[in-house]
Amino acid sequence: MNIGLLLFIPNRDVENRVLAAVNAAGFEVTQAQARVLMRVDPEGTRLTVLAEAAQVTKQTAGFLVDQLEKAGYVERVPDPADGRARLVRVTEKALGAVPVANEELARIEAEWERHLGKRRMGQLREALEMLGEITDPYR
Amino acid sequence: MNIGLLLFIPNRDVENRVLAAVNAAGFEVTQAQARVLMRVDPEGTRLTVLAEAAQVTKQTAGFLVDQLEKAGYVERVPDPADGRARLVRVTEKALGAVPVANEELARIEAEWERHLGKRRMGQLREALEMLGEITDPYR
DNA sequence: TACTTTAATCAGAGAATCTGACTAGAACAA
DNA sequence: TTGTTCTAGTCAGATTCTCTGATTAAAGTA
Repeated sequence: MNIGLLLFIPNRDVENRVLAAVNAAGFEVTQAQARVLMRVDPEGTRLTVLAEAAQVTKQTAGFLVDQLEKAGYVERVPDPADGRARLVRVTEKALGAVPVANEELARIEAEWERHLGKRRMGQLREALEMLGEITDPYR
Repeated sequence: MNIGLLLFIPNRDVENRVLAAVNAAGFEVTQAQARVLMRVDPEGTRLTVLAEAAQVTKQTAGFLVDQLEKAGYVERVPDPADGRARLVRVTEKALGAVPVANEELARIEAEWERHLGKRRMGQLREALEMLGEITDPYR
């Protein structure tokens, strides 16, 4: 079985479950919106940075931020350091989703550790972190 | 760093590279088309099965198969076992893409093994295969 | 100051996806 | 055998996500 598919299957499972948990808690965001929202820094993040981190064009990021803004999950404030730029910031409303997502993630990790055993789970994480060094375009 | 993102990053790398290699070899397919094409069995596969395997609706799978058919990568033949159904089969033309994809996959795996070492690469594969047991909805 | 680059947006289009409704054939129960 | 129900696939229509290209305004630079 090819390594791409092996990575894809559990990844899809995590995405589906976390999104379902967040939606079930009353936060109506889509997967694409969540991918952007997830990358907004507590201090606020520029659109260009969000676009890079989420691997989409600025236009796409802008489109998704528009929707998140309309739904009240983020706000745009002027960037004091640069008159052209604006900082995207998460609102109080969106902060409520963070613990929901984290709890589901913790639940998934616990299930996986139960299935794999503590040792193999540690090896998995270690290997993935090392892979990030050569496959993550953002560092 | 959350486990979903850790899985996502190398997965995206594999998908991008394999698709780029296939495209560079002259096979003009999109990522979505490739995900369906990849799941067509040598004997032929029903649309409904493809849809399930690729995790999309029948309509979406049909739409993608239409495109693949127009481009000459698959054909639809009647299913002798069921008058309602048709079997989607890959054509000669599409078969040429298989070794291209496999070569790129082998290249990626070799690079990863060089970075992780043989032992850790083996552990990664083992852990992912075990995860498939609990996260793959198709078995 | 004039030129170049950068951050963001506007306009328009294409790709992928969905929900709902429908047709034809298969399976099954009476 | 005949009617009912289920299944495979398609049609129609809409939404969501994504892109390319052009534009505006502010920053940086020679």
